Amino acid sequence: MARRSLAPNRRSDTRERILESATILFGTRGFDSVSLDQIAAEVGIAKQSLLYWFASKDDLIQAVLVNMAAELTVVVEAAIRSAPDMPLDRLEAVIHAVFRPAVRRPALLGLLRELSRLPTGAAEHLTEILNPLVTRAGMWLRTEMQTGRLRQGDPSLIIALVYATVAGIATEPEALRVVGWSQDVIGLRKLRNELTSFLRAALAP
Amino acid sequence: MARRSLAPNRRSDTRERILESATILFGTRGFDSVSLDQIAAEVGIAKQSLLYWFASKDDLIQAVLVNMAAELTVVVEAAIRSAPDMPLDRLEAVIHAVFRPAVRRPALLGLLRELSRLPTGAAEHLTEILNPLVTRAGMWLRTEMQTGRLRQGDPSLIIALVYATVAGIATEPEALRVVGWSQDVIGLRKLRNELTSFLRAALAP
DNA sequence: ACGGTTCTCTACCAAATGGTAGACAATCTC
DNA sequence: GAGATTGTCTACCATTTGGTAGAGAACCGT
Repeated sequence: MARRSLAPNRRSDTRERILESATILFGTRGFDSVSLDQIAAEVGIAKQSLLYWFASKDDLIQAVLVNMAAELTVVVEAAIRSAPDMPLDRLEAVIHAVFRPAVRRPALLGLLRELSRLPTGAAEHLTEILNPLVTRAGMWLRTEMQTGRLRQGDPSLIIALVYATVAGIATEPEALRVVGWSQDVIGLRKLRNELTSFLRAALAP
Repeated sequence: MARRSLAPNRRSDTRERILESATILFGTRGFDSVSLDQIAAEVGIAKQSLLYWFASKDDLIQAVLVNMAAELTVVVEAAIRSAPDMPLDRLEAVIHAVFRPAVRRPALLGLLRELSRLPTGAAEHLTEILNPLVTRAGMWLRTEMQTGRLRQGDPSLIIALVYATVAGIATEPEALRVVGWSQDVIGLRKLRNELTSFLRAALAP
């Protein structure tokens, strides 16, 4: 039985490997549809090794979610900081930054979608993490609307709409397949361009 | 043991009741997260009675999906037929028609989202059912773009984007909760209005 | 050298899950 | 009224699932 090569000990990256595999599997298939055995098999360890790092499945789910939220926050904030001042250009910069990882790795946004499946209250922690980002975005939208650089509207609902559009398009390859989209480099660029002009048009004053 | 009241026999509506409960549960929680026992309990029958009407869980899933596709097609086509000729007004009419049932009963669109979770090929049947609707919409968009009554763009991707926006907003109450949306009548109308102006702006020439 | 810590494993377990076998009652057909 | 049909049920079953108990190997500090 092929031993896990050598040196089981000290400074193992097992935890990270588990988190990565769990993110992909949970994000694409859903929490309940993925068993600990499957994750362990994907990582190449025994389930009990997994349970050594995460005391329970719920623990693992929480860790994956926190991880995802942090990662997403970092990407978005970096994109915002280095983006031009005009709101529509800034939006485009964020989409550029988020889009490739999002489409190539639908798990990230897929996890966000999975939140609605969690038992009530289990996502509390997450919303706390993401709230600063959301409220900042809301304030930003409001001022840009006042200065007339964005179409008028309810900032909160606009955020929800933009999120729904981006997340939906990134996490539902099936829907794109139905309309005959091809998941290659050209298709990806075309999709991104279409998405940005769609959102630009939707938000332009 | 409280008998199921009386008359177990002849012209039972059990099948319909199962389909209804299964639609709601599958659509909101996902196929794998809902057991046959849960559905049976919801309907108020034994699991084996359920398996009398649907030979297996896969059978039930297929039936639920076909049902949903048919229902959705009917609603959309009726809305289109009775809608005004201007494309943006027509879009608004369709949204009006779909929106209330969609938000009050996220299961319908949730099922559509679930398609991407099904094993490859299991959704083939479904895409066949929905394809006529999609291709008709594509042709319509194309001509309206040519006559200049809609913004130029790739019709297929526009369809995907509109779908992603509507489905996303209807199936993710959690995301709306994060931005502080209230799920009452007023909130519902506000959301619908915001959605229509969002899409109007996104598609206007 | 050696006791404690870290990490991974094998061996189980109780509960839940999808599904089978078949009894039994109400109804329909003749 | 007799027999077939229809619909619901109880009793099981094999598998999968999340999780526990505890052994044992590699490494650490002393």
